[in-house]
Amino acid sequence: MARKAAGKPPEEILLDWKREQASLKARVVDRDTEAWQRDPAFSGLQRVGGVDVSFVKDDSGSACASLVVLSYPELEVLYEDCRMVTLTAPYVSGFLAFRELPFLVDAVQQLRQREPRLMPQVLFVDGNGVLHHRGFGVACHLGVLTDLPCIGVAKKLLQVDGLENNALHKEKIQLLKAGGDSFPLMGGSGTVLGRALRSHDHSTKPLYVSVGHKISLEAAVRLTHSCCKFRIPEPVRQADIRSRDYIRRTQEVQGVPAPPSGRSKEAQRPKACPQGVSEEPAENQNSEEQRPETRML
DNA sequence: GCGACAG
DNA sequence: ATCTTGTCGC
Repeated sequence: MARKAAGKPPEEILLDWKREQASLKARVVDRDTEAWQRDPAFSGLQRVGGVDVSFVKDDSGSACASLVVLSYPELEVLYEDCRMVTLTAPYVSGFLAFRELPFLVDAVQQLRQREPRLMPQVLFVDGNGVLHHRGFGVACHLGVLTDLPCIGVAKKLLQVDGLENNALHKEKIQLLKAGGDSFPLMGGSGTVLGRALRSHDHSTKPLYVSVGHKISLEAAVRLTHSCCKFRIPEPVRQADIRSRDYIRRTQEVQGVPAPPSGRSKEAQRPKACPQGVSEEPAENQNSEEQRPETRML
């Protein structure tokens, strides 16, 4: 029904993408720009957002993009937007943004237009920020295109610029004893690209936090820890849970036998939700043509 | 041929 | 990302 995004892009496309990244990279602000970011208790921070994209098992072209907004510090879901999308680009390490970002940018723009009061003051992104092959990961990309503070949170270390998940690295992880403990990730050039963070007391595997846009690494790490009820920061975790649940419900409606779901009780209803799941695809789902490239001026 | 490989 | 059951612990 929706096949695309297969194979690896031609070298010419990759060069275009690299030029795009190099160009937008100049706009990244890797320091605190908001008052709440320097406040010890983050007072003034009221809404944190999270984005994620989940995939349909046997269809490399279909996915669900989600944007959620949570209250801070309560971390209760205030807004949820899940939408089925058709992926154009394949996954290529180092170019994640060109696969997932167009839909997330659209979601942010829709929120900005329809519910500006719910706009998050910071966005947690599933993936890296400046901890990237060319210093411009998906979190930076989303930050620059939306002008929102963004934090990159990766579940695995991207082995770039000399960083390696080797014995020494694992030793450092062993030294992280309590939630909030972290150590710097130094690139070959001597620059700190991010920090490995033990997100809470009962989590052994660290998170790799890096600056996306308009926030310092120190504030990003501190806020990430502050948003972790479990290993994954609640905004991203909720976006993940809800996008996967949306796919599951969509599959059911279309007659696909329900897989032995372990849990889906986590998704309670938010105060605001653009649309629900209906068998009839929303009429205006494609009213706006899909952009092949990620732009927004 | 071998190792790497965010999601 | 997704494929997957039980299991150990609070």
